[in-house]
Parts: sequence; C-alpha cells; structure tokens
Amino acid sequence: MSITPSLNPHVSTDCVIFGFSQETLRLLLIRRNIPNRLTELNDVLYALPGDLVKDDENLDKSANRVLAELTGLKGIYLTQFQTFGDPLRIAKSKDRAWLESVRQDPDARVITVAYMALIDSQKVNLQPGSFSEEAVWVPIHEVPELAFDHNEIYEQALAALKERVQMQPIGFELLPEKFTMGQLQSLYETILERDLDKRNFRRKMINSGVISPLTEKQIGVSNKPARYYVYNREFAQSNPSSIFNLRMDGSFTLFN
Amino acid sequence: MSITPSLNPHVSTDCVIFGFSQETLRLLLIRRNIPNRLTELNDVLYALPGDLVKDDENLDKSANRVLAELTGLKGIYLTQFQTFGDPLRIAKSKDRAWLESVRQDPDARVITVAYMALIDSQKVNLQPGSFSEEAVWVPIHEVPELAFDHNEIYEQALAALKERVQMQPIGFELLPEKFTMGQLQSLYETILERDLDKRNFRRKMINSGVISPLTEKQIGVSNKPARYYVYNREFAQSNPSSIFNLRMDGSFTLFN
DNA sequence: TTTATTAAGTGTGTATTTGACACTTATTAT
DNA sequence: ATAATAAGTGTCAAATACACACTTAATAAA
Repeated sequence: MSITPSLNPHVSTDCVIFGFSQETLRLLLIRRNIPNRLTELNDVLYALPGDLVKDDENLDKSANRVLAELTGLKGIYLTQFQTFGDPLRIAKSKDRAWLESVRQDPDARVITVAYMALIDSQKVNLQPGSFSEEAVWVPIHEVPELAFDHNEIYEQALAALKERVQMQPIGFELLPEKFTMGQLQSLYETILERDLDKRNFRRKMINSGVISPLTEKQIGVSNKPARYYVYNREFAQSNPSSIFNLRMDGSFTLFN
Repeated sequence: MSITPSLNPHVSTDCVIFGFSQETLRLLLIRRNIPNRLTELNDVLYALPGDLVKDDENLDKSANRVLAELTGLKGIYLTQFQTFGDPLRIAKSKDRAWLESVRQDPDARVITVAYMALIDSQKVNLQPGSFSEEAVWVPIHEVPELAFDHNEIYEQALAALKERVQMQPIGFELLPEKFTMGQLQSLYETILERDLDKRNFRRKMINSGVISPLTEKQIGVSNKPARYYVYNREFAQSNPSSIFNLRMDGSFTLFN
C-alpha cells in the first residue's frame, strides 16, 4: 500500500472577542500591514485573531492561547460556537500576500474552529504586537471588511451572542467585577438592540438571584450615585438554565 | 523555503443520528466486526457513523454524505453541534485494529466535527452495508461502549438535543409527517425524561401555531382514534425562536 | 447659593400565562 | 354486552408579564 502525499487540511482556531465600553459592543481585531507590490504602499487588513492548532494542543487550549497572546488574560469566558470548513474559504480570498507571509503553503485548505470570547475590556492590556501587527477594538457597527470569511464568522458569533445572552447569564462576563444596574441594562439593550423597561429589568435581575448588591456606590458622578452589584458566578452555574424567559407568541419576554 | 512534511490532522465528520420508535429514543450506530489476532474470532465494535472530509466537500456536505450513505435519505435535519479535537482522542483508543483496516496512518490525529441528525426512523431503509459492517438502531439507554471518544460525543449530543428541543420546534423532525398528539407528547416526555400534563401540553402546542390538525384520524386502533396533525415547518421557521418558555426560578416552563 | 441637569431608584394595577386537576368518548377485543 | 384503552375536553387559582411617572441625590452652571 503506497502512501499518498497528505492533503489534509490545516486546522485553526479563530476568536471572536467581544468587549463593551462607552455603551458600545466592540470586537477585538488584528490589524496588519500588508506590502502591496503594485503600489509599494501597505494595504491594511483586518482579521479575527487566530492561529493554527498545535500538535499537542486541544481546541480549547489553542483558542485560549490565542486569547492570552493577544490580551495577556487567562480564565476568560471562551466558548466554541461553530466550525467553518468551506474548501475555498481561504484559497478564494484576496489576501494572499498575508498568507504568503505567514504560511508555507498559502493555498492549503484551512478548517477553523470558531470561538466566542466575552471579556471585560478594562482588563485588557493589549500585548505589544509585532512590527506590522496590532490589536484594535472596533465598534461592532463599524467592523470593516475582514480577511477570508471572517465577516461571516463574526456575524454568526454575534447572532450566537444575542441568542445565548437571553438564555444564560453571560452578559456579566463583559462587565467589570462591580457594575451598576445602569451599565447592566445598557449592555443588554446594546446586545439586543432594543429598549428595556428600567423597573421590570431591575426586578427580574434582582429576583433571579444571579447578582448581589454591594453597599458601595459610585462616587464623583454628577447625579444620584448608583449602587454597585456583583455577579454570583457560582450561583448562576449551579442554577444552570436560569433566569430568562421566552414567550409563546415567539417574542422574548426578558425584561419588558 | 523548504517544505516540511505535513503533520496536519485529519478532519472528519461524525453523525449522532437520533430516531424515535416504540416510545424510545434510539441512536443509529455502525456495528463492525474486527478481526482479533489473538482469539482469531471477531470483536464487535460500535461507533458513530462518520468519515474523513473530502477535499472538495464542505462540512455540512460531508455530514450529509455520511447520513445519505447510511440511510439513503437526503434533506434530513442535520446540525453541527460541536467539534472535538483532543490530540489523543484517536491514538489512545484501543481500537487500532479497526483503524488499521480503514486508514493509512492509524496514529494520525483526527479532529472531528460532530453533527446531530433527527430523523423519522420509519423513513430509513438501512442501506446494505459492507460485509463486515452494518447499521443498527440502539435505544439510548442501551448504548454500548463505543469506539474512540464516541461515547462522549453522543452524550454531548443528547444534552444538546434536550436543550434545543425546549428552545426550538425540532422534535417534529423525529416523527412521521402525520402524527398524533399522543405521539408528540410521548416524544417530548422521552426526551425530557419527565411526565407532562396532557391538557396543558395540547393547549400549548395548538396555541403555538406550529402544528395544524388534519381531519384524518387513526383507523384500526382499539380505542378512540386520535386526530392527526402536521408540522408547519414554514411557520416555525419564520417565527424563529418560537414556542417554548422558560421560567425565572430556573425551571423550564414548557408544558406543565 | 440657588437653579438646572442628569441618571438612579421605586410600586401598582391589569392582562396574560401557568399549572393543577377528572370525567366522557370512541374504538376494538373479549 | 362488557371491558379495556387511549383520546379528548374546561376551569379556577396563582404566578408572571407588562405598562406606566414621579422623587432623589449628586454635580455643574448660573
């Protein structure tokens, strides 16, 4: 039996990293300068952070490595959400120049396992990137054209986030340890793209038991200072499919 | 730039195929006879159906091919649910004999994209398998030890099924086109492993709009004949996150 | 020091949905 | 004729959802 040359695809992980700051959901992207042979200037290319999976890594570990290399953070909420494997998802891309600079075989098929990360963007100290590469936070409504099929991956991630945030108490992962009701509501309004009723929202959140009030309050704000709350991670995890509601007519019934 | 030999993993799709018959959820497994050099008898090995992804296939297509080769069916409900990529998930397996019979490099790493299929088991005409291989329906509470990490994959699939059946109207995919309320309720009771109240169940299902009554009824049954219903696939898909409800205390509030 | 501005914080009544509960009906088998 | 079986049906009380507007505490501005 002869050994035919391996045509196995490469396997990578890509991370769709969400953050929340200034009332805006943001995406952490890689920005690269790509030499353009024609213009002799650099083209700018944005992409999701990702890397090929190493021989001794499982998929979660690979994604966590990508995340840690970029942000310096460990123990972040990170969950696999979909795998993309169109045979031409890389080869049909216009981004050969980049591929040639990072891979031995730029034409090879790459199957990528996509992860979604939720991160308190205050915690991030962006790691000093290499000469031609840096990480940038981009508001989700200003996401530029991305490399390969990364726009599709991002859109799927956003859809998954919208869905999951209504099912599971994961929104908290985007906030600092201590947060106010206002921040929390604004986060949900941003993700769900609709207004929520303040009183109903508070009531549900409090009654759900997944957050606890502190005695501490804001200081230095030019309005009534808000109370801080913390997320009860243990409680939420031991009451798994917890807090939020759907309704029969198809509408969600979360917060108003 | 020298070309190093490819150590890329293989990529496969595996299908966790659920069916429902005789009030029981069942799994469609491959049963293989593996020659055992010591005993000179055959060992029996069960596994999830799956195959390496072909060069020109995307992942969905690969999984659909596996499903079609086994059942002869196309257009089946099939959804990707998780990718498994532990570096040792294959190599540490005791099932080398099988690997040697099907693969050139039995030690290679294989990353597998797992799919969940829901199928009306009445529709299945199991395709004549090869000499040493056949497909069998196994009740989910009698699933034997499976090859590789397939037990884990199956368990994750079952968990995903339980979760999704409460969020989306997918249970119908396991039933024939025409079904009775009794069948539908029994399906849900089986998946959720608890009893549901008959009147409340009917009310919710009818009110949700995802099923419609026919005038046709059962014939030849030795009790009051049940009305048949059909699933409104279009309606359900255009009212996406539809019918079912959760409750704030963490309990699901589907049907009673 | 008064006034304006801002966001926080709070309660109630009505409508809808849930969940518990038991008897009658239509068919075949005996 | 009678028994056996599963289908089919309605109501009431409790819980939850939803709509809605004013007061409070702080800083900023005048």
